[in-house]
Amino acid sequence: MKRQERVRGGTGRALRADAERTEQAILEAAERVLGDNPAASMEQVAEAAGVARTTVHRRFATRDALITAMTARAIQQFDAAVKAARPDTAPPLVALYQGTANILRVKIGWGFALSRASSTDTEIARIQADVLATCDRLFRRAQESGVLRADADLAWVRRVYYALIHEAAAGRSDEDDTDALATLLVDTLLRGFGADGGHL
Amino acid sequence: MKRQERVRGGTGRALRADAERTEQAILEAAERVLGDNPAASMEQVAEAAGVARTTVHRRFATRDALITAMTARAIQQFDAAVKAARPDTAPPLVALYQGTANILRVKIGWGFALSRASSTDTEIARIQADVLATCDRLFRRAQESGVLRADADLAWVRRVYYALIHEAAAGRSDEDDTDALATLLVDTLLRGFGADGGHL
DNA sequence: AATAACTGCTACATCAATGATGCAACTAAA
DNA sequence: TTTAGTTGCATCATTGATGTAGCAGTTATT
Repeated sequence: MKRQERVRGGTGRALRADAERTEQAILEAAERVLGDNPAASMEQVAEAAGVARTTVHRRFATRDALITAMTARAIQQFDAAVKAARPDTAPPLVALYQGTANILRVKIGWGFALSRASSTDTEIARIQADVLATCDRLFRRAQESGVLRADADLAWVRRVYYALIHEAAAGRSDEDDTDALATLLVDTLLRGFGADGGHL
Repeated sequence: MKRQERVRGGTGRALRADAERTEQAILEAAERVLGDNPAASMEQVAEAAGVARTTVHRRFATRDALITAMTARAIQQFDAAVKAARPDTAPPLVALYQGTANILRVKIGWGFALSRASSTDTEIARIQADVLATCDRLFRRAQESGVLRADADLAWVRRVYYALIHEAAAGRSDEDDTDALATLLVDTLLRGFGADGGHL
């Protein structure tokens, strides 16, 4: 234990500072390029990252490994975004607005990586399931506290919520006002677009 | 003009009856296979269609041609589904429910083909733009007649609507009750999930 | 029954993506 | 200033997808 070992989250051994920067650049470039065209080649990714193609392969043995690494990084940030909203303790409505804003930021930056649901990686699947469960708990609390109607099907609510997140993040303009977007999204989820006296 | 010429919508010359069936089988198989995995090979499509790979290439010279043909067929059905709801003449709310049910049926059957927005084909783009405009007109009428709130951003409404269609169709179980699903979808769009006295 | 169309099969050619290696030059870290 | 890690480049092997062509057998159409 004499030499300091920088621990890296499961991905592998310690890296030199410049290598770490390179890896970061590759992951971000991959998100941009693959987000635009999921069938893009490793070469295009490398070019966007400003490195040689072989360097990409040095860091990520296979294309799958690269995508898995992207997903891992993204899902961790996603998890953090959810937890930061205190979904189990804060008032449901507050947690919903706050969490949505946090999630949107992550989703805008890692849209492609997060769209890859099916992963062979156990750790990723674990976090994913965890986030899902947390989300469901929040919606249940929201329903019990009267924020959501009692007759709302929570499974459908969650699907609609995810769909709205996806759609909102798709119409991104980077530093668009995320908070305003989150407000719009949650308002849509809760009120819809119909006139109040419409057809009750 | 002595021999009868079966006219085919732009794709090419007249086909013999069995060839027509084969073409249909290929298109449907392609939808199933590519819907499950967009990167699937022509071979997998051929196998699913129950024909040899070369036969697929005989009908559709390139992969692009196949996908374009799928999109063309799908967008036409989509267009018909929209028009059948009389979006410009029926009461907005009626047209909305009816149109949604129609669209869902098409979207469930041609989910992949309809997700290919960017097409080089001019005719496809035309129909697509036409449907979009029709949809916007319907929403405008809905707003003017008080079905939608006056302060609703119609561009956002349309995006949400499409997102809901997409999501609802994704959780398909083929002959799930489409009408019930459409009702659920439109109710969601109009009312959301919040309790009525929530935060007005 | 005659004709023309269609299909499966086999074979071939091509091309792009992938992934691995070795080496010389460079750079962070001790 | 060593030392060890990192990168670009050039090279090569492999693989899988794509697309073409011809032939023999089958099937729709007349």
